[in-house]
Amino acid sequence: MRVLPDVPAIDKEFDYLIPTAWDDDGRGERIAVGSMVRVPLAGRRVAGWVTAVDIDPEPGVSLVPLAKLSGIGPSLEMIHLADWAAWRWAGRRVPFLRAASPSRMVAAPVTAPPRRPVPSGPRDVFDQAFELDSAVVRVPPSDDGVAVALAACRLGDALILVPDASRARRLALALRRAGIRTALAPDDWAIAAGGATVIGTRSAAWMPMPELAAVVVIDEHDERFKDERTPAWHARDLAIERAKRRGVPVVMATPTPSLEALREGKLLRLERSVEREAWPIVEVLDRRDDDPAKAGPFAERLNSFIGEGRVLCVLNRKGRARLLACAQCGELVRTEDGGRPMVLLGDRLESPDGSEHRPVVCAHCGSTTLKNLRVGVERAREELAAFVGERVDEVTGESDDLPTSRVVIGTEAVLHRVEEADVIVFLDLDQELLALRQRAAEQAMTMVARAARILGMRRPGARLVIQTRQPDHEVVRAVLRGDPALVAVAERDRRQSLKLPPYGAQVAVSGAGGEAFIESFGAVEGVQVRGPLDGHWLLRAETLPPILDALAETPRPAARVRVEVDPLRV
DNA sequence: CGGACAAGCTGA
DNA sequence: CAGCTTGTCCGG
Repeated sequence: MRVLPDVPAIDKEFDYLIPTAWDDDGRGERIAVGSMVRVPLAGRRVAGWVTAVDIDPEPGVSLVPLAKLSGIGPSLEMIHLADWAAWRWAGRRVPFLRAASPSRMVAAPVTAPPRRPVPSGPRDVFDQAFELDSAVVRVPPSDDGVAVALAACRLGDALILVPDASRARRLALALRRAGIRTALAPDDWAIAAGGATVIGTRSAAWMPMPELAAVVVIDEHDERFKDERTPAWHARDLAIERAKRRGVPVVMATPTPSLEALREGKLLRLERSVEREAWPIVEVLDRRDDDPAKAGPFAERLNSFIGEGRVLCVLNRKGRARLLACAQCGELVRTEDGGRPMVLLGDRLESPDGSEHRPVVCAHCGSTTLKNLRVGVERAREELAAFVGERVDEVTGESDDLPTSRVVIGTEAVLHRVEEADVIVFLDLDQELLALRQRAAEQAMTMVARAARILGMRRPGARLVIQTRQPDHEVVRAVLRGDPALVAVAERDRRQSLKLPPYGAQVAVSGAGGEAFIESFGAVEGVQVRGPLDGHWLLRAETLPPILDALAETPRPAARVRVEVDPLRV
């Protein structure tokens, strides 16, 4: 019996004997590849997964018996998928096998009742999509995903991934109403193991699916599909691999397809007029018209849009001020080490990483009068409340309460907290468009699409308002025309010429052990190593396999290393 | 990971 | 040189 212990740092298999007593009570027969067991290891008992049975033990080692049969675990198929994932995201197998295992021990699958046929209407674009190996369907921003999920279920048990848990619950409810046996990940592991349609967030990609017939990724562009912990794996890419290995179709549905998805599957669109009607009416307030010396966070024309209905204002900067200068000497307010601009939070100055604080004073001349060059949400809220003459609530990632005022201001978080609105204003879209990130345009586009989802289908009272100095930017034009392809095409050309993902490979290495790791990685044919920059290294190559093969061979130093394949924020 | 054991440091 | 910390190795 070969066992991989559930200890991430070990990543090595050990051989054990089946206790003789197990032959009589049936446990000997139940134990199989994927079984979850406890084994003695170096004087303690640890959990582990059976990875092979009927093993010829290596000569010279005396085997000890297993300690316990705990329950059923991932199938051989999922163990192989975990092996692949460990290579694809330069991680160890243990975290993936944990993801593929039930959270509480399961003795046996919950057996499925006979399957009932799923109701079908006229053949739609989704049915068409499932006839291909892989497809991307560009849907309206407000699409709820029920149609694509039902189309998948007509083929049999479907694996349906969504970016957030509340969406998963809603969709599961809709499918259960349609009479579909549905397992919600990760809790319904035992039901899934008996054969069911599975719905969930990224963890669902690892659920057991003995009768998998189709894979669906809803809002595939959403960055929440990527785990921010190490290993930083991507549920969409894992689901695609899983579908390929099983030979079942995968369909991705999103209003703003990523280049990764477009490279993977054929793009299917709705009729142009239908898609256009799905995007709200857009007003662009060109801030180049405003006097830069006097311009605050609000364009003059803004007041004609925020007089009635629910209004959300988005400003992706926390605090009162993100850029301050001394009113006396004009010097920028920076940290002691000289580099970074400090931020005004409450009544104190703070460095961007939070490590440095000081009272409001200019380090250069000692003046306490500072000028706010770029306001943050806190300050903008005060000005907005004065502007509209009523209470304005503020929402950031840290706020707990839901806002109740008619007019609300917040960072991007406001688009995740509020479900309905009549007007959504991007106070400074330029900040997103000009951000020094490879995916800035794509990320700005998905943020605006999120706003479009909240506003719903095109209706007279709803407005998406964009304040910008770049009215000709492809993101602004794409939203105006309700045509996300404008951004995709511009991004594709740019990334192809710069050989950025998905037309090139990137791996970020950081952490205390980063330097040692890079050193033992050494020089690899076709791989460039850049860095260190702020303790980060970046590996680049034309394709992933040479980097991934070399990473798999590189020994890990004792200190922690974070290896991120295809980082989203570079 | 965590126990075992070795090598280095401290204080009397 | 005991007693303790720190480092390195390895597990069936």
